[in-house]
Amino acid sequence: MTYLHLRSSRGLAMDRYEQVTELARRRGIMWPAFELYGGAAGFYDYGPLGALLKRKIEDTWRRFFVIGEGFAEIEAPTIGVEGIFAASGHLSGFSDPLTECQECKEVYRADHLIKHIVEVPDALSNEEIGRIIHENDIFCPECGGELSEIYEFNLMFKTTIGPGSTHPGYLRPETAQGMFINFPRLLRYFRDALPFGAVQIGKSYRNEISPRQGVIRLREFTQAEAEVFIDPRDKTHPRFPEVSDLTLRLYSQEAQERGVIDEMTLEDAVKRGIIAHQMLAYYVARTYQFLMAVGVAPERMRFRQHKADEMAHYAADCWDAEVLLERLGWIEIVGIADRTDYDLKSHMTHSQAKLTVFVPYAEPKLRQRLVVKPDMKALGPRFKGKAKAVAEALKSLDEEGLKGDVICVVVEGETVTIERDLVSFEVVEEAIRGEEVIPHVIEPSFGIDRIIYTVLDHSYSQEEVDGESRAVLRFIPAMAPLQVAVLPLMDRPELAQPAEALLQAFRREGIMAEYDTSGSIGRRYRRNDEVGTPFCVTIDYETIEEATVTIRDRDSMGQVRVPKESVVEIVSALVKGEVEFLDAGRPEEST
RNA sequence: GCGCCGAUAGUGUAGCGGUUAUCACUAGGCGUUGCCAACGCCUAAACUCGGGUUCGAUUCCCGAUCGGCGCACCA
Repeated sequence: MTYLHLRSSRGLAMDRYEQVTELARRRGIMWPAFELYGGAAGFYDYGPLGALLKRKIEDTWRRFFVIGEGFAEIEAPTIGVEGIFAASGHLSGFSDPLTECQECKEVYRADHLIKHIVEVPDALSNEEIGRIIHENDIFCPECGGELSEIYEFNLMFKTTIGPGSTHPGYLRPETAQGMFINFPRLLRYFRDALPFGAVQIGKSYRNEISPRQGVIRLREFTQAEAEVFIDPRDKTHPRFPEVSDLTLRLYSQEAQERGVIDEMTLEDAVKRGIIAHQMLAYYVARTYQFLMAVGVAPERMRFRQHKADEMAHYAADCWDAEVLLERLGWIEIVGIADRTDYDLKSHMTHSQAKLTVFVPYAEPKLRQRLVVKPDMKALGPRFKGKAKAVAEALKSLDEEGLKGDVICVVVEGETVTIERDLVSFEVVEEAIRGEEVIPHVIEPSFGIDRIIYTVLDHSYSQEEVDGESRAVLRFIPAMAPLQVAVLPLMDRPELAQPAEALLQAFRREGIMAEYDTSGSIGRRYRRNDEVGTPFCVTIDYETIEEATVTIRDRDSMGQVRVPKESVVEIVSALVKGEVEFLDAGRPEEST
């Protein structure tokens, strides 16, 4: 361990980011992938403790959104066919037209270079952009050199499905589309009624131009996304009262102009129109509660509203959960957006499928309707091929047009006259029971890897104890990769044997326990502090004499003595937070 | 992608055109040890990769890879 000389290669003291990543690498939480073969930027492995931590965070997310909200978790393929991404906009919108200076090799977004000439460069083909650059004598802004042909850089990884190249596939850049394209199936599953939600936790892929900052910007990463399908006319949430008096740090568009983060209740935020509606505010609240539950520090967290120009054009409102990291500043870890009906509409036009819900009215609406019945027995033989068009023309007439002795309609440019008695009509009263609507979608979207880093960063502390430095990951006990370490005071058979038996007892209860006999007891406590194990159970000679063990608390370093036969139960309660540490047993003086 | 800087045991580092590659911590073993990184002995463990210059390269040069910073990018 290296806590005594935490210095970087330049001789400067390590900053928090370096300390955390160094610890994570050294103790098996996460490390750069493919090290044996030189590595590849933007890919990370989760090690033994990291994988445990990740699973716990994902399971907590499930507890909030799958169990707590009743959303359905699905699992869709990570490779998608072209059609999906044509509809989602990733095929065109996710790729950037680039051009390179022939002289100084600087690379530019070609569409950015002509922003001042064309209103909407997005709509242009690469050839058109190239032509505009030529015609307007645009050269490299840096050195004035000639610019290259325009080429596409698409952020999606491309592959082929099956042999040959006729069927391209793409690694999904977000999990969201899996929910959108399964909308009809999900709607059936939820018995044809709004609102409902579907979620996915899984890998997404983006071929980033330059991934940086460890796990913050990856080429392969884990998302947890919920798509909540709601009735567009009702954006209230029945459970909003549960969260309405929660006070949050909100950084609205207007607050950003002032540069001050506001603190207010969600009730106020919705009332004052700062958050667009209850639906959005409700998921902002649940997001906050989730982030707290996994160990993000509330004082280093805020919700920032997208500015008008950064919001996707279809989004009605969008709030990011951001966290403060010493080295990196405010980083987005969750986005909560009202995506309106954009995605479903787009998939509707691209796939021709009907992605609407029939929403019944509370009361059927009564409506007078004119029903026109042309006498097809007569009209058929008379107009032959044109008969159908004639009938259609008749049906589109209003009551006025159907009066008089003869009825005139214009069909295919000629006026046709029909005798009055060949057309009957009546006004009927009919009940409209509801209507087809395209649901709006509220999307809370979580970047799991960023959340994991944040939990590490916010949990990490380094402190002085008796002149020695102590590194601690203060995980919320239930989130810690290891819940308890079982430690014989010394490595002697009479202590090791009962300790091993206790280890098995913890394991039988499904508690992640570690066993360690090496070195002094103090060293083992510190080793467990470093990976955030919240409790250590120590077997000593009193265990043999009076069947008690001590439990040592990571955060206070205090100890309590408890009966051996109830220690599994007590630790389990401590981990769940059901018992305060000092109430768990008889406090011991530490010597 | 561009520019600048860097890369030596698990971690942090020292150093050099020819060394047995330094030191500390860590890890493993033995002994000791009655509760917060004790001690003694022992052990294991590194010059990122590919070219070039040279009698000889971990060291110098070029390139690649990875990392940091700045620019660009971040739907």
